[in-house]
Amino acid sequence: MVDTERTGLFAVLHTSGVLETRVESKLSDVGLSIAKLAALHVLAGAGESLPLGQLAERLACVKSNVTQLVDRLEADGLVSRAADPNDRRSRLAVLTAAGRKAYTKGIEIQSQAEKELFSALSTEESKKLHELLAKLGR
Amino acid sequence: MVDTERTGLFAVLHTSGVLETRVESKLSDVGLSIAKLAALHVLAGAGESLPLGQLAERLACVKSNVTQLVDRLEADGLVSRAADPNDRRSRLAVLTAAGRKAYTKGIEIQSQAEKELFSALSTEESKKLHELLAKLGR
DNA sequence: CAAGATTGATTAATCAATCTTT
DNA sequence: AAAGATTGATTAATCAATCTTG
Repeated sequence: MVDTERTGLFAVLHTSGVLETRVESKLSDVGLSIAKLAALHVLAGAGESLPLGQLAERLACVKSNVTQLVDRLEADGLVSRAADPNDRRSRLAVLTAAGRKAYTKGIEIQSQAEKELFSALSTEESKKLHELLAKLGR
Repeated sequence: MVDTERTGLFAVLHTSGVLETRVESKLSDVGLSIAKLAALHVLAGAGESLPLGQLAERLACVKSNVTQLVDRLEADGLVSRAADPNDRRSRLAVLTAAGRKAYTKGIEIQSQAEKELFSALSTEESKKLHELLAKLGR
């Protein structure tokens, strides 16, 4: 990272990359990633289980991505797949006990990291940033 | 993308993803990606050629990533590898004529897209955003 | 041995094609 | 045929290990 003068687009992309790398690095201490934590977060917030399609929708990504993400979470023992009683085409992603524990730890790490990162900005500035980003991304 | 209320960290990550997707989509019309355009940009700004290691440094990424990026650019005919006369361990990435042309087209698309995207913000707001991001990413 | 580049493995995302069930 | 999920291919990034040259 040599460049310090970046125009609009690359300023956003670059800062995002920096934050992502830092949070990712802390989460890796407990075997998590941002992608995995986000999936656990959605499941925890949906009462422990969801069909993969709905998980994809709430993660704002494509279904095939969720298939593979759940593969990895299942390999980690944090999520398991179960049959959907209502529709036999559908498979449920279910949070395991280990998954709940990992989620608690992960959320703690993430919010701590976020707090540290955003301590560079005042409350005012954070609000302003949020507002500008919302305007830009809509 | 259902969520509309995102806290600091995810606001940045999400907006970045949205911008990236939109620019990526336009660049794909001419067979380019942000990663490829960035590499062509560095090469064009360095007088057409650079050792792969230095390319990696200026792209702020790991060397093995550049090896594969240059593989793809070479397959596209936009860059070619050449021997470094000074050091036989080193390989130069050299911009081809097609690479120069693609770069010109790509930069045009990218700056047009950037202009459109950032038309959502006033000059003042863009400046403020840039300032806040710089503070956050240091 | 260290420096430069490559290879192989893994994570993450996409798209297109496929398979099963409705 | 359409919906839900999976598979296989590709892009992009990382890390660890390796090979070549200094």
